[in-house]
Amino acid sequence: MKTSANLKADILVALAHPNRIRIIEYLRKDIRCNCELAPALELEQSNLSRHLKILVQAGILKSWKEGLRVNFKVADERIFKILDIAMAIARQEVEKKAEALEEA
Amino acid sequence: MKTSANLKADILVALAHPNRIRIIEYLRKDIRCNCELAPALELEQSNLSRHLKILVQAGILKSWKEGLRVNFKVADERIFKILDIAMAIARQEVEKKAEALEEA
DNA sequence: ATAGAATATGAGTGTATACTCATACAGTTA
DNA sequence: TAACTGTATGAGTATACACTCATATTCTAT
Repeated sequence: MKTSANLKADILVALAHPNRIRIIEYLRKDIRCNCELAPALELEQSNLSRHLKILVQAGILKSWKEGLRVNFKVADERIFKILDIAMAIARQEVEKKAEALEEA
Repeated sequence: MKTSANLKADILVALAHPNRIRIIEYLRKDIRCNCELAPALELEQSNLSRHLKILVQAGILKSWKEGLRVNFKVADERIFKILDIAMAIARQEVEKKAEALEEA
């Protein structure tokens, strides 16, 4: 049995990579296939495929086949809320460090 | 200059570890010192110290000295919102997988 | 100044992760 | 069936991370 901290970590570890965040942001409005994501995000095909697998396994993305293609969409809109909060906190951090530099 | 995905990842990477999540949850209501956290979370002292450093550097925790001790508190309450959403998504995933097992 | 308590850090180890290249697999079309 | 497109995966490599032990540092109190 996994602890609650482990369950949360599973989601956050899956999320916590710049390229996986870019993938999710790119899916903010649309459903996309692997073949569209690769050139748009400039990721090598097998590398992208593995990132997508991680996101699907974590339950962050849903995927389904359509002929040759595999389509993806975000499974739970709340994931964007996580990204938005992370951005807000990061921005504050950046400002704080900029101020610290000015004082020095 | 860091990209927005990198800024978000900095926060999420810092957050995405079971023991660091436990630390933050333990600070949900109170301000605590290192010396209190170590026995409560059963973490070795130097290991805990490094986890706390990661959280402070990311701007997730604030710390200040009080005599020999170093106290910690959560810098931005919104971090709890991230953890709550992660928990909700993880719980859904667990249920989905349990259902899949029943069907089989 | 010395002893002691709380925290930080250097160094070493084992493991996980991201990445790439080559190749396999799946599904489509001629 | 063969050729082709899109996706997945095995294998190898380089790097990052978590952890521990021993030691250093910082501050307090005698």
